[in-house]
Amino acid sequence: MSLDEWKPGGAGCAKALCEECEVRGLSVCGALRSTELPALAAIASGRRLEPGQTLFHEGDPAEDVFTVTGGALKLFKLMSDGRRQITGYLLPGDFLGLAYGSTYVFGAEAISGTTLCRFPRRQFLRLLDEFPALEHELLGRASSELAAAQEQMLLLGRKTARERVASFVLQLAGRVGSEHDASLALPLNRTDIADYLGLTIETVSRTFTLLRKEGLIGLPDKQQVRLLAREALQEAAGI
Amino acid sequence: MSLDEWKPGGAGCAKALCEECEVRGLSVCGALRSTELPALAAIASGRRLEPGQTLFHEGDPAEDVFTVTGGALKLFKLMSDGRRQITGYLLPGDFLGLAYGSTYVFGAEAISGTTLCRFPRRQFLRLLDEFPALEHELLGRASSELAAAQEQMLLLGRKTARERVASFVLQLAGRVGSEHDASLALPLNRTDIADYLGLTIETVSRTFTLLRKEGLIGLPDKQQVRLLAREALQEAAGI
DNA sequence: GACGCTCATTGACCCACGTCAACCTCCGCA
DNA sequence: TGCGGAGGTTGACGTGGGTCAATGAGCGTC
Repeated sequence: MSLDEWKPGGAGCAKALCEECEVRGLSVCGALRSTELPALAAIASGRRLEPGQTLFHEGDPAEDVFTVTGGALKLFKLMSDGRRQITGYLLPGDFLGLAYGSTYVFGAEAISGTTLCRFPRRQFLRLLDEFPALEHELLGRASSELAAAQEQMLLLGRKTARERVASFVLQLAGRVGSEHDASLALPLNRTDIADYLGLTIETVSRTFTLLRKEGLIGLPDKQQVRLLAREALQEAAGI
Repeated sequence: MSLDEWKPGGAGCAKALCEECEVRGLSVCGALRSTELPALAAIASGRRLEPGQTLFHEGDPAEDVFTVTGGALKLFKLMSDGRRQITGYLLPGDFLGLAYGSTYVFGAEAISGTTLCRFPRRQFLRLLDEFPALEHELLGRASSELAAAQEQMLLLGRKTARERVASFVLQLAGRVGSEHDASLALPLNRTDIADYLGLTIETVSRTFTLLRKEGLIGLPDKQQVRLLAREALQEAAGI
């Protein structure tokens, strides 16, 4: 990933110096007042990633932090024999790259076409000193990520396949904010869902089919789910 | 848990107004200069928990944050049918209670006799505004907790029983800082280890025995492990 | 419009780990 | 010195989900 792929005002970021960025309200940048935004815009650059493209690998030096402005990313850890655990996925407004030491402790890869806003880590950290509201916002996000991580540990350590898939659908609905009975776009394909839920692709497929046959979900196509019975799904998720 | 069980300068905290606290260097409080400590001491109170005693339940209003000054605590999530996932354990110097919303998202229970220093959450948050270094320290801790959580997700989602137990022993050695070939005190009993690793108590027991027969660990007694072959154990942990 | 590719589904079989149960060890207590 | 309870170990067996393999559905392309 060469530096010059990132352009100030490039795809995904720094539109009119952050002022007009459409995900500002969703992102950490929303913690800053308009008068403070130029300081952020000054160190921002944007980029687009194509589906499947890698943003960074686990172990790469952690030189940048990012805000997702469009699309979706998955975060994952790999074992040497290829086993993979997806530890999370990011949607527009999400922040990426907290000071996990000097190297990234997971890899990040675009799922769909994705636009990002990049900030050099050192300069971003300096901004945290200048704007405590930004650091406060980050701490809040880190806390809720931790809560989500613990929920995921419960899922991975103790839930059955049916409970995992039901939980996943409900979590997704909560994240993208579904209206009643609306279809949800699945940000992950079956392989990724399997690696996120600690299952195999076959088990994910079988379990989707099971929940469909039980009438809890609809599967209009491979990339969509429909919540048909939220209560029953919550029951199935193991509450 | 009634308020008056917590005493300013009581067991576990606020010794000589934090100045002489023996875990200060290990804890978030170490981020403050001596001149700033009194502000912290002013809102601190201490308490001792007996083994098995509950600090708070999942769902309780999150009114306090804590520093562990002695002993050990486990954090866990429960399902309605009793299945349990231990999401972490805390040792002296660890911080507990980040702003996970208005209620605790996990339960916390003393493993051994445990001493804690308590800070009312609202007042503690006010201190964060006053001392950015404290907030910065918390963000750093939250980041490394997140990294640990992701490692645990990989363990729970993708590792075999043997890999999980080997990983656990190595992680423990890293946490308590073992000398070569020294015995480690296990902070968790078999039931807790099982709930931490997403296994059953029988599988944990069998796997300890397996690793012992393979010569990777020694088991001098039920509460200790000895690393006999660190390299081989790392291999077994799945790297 | 048929070929080839990717992704998903489905079926048959297998195995790592869970379940159930017996037993052992340690320790406090009488 | 024996009893009882808690925690741990071990064995026999069962099963949820993994593995392997075939098939299907969608889609780009020549």
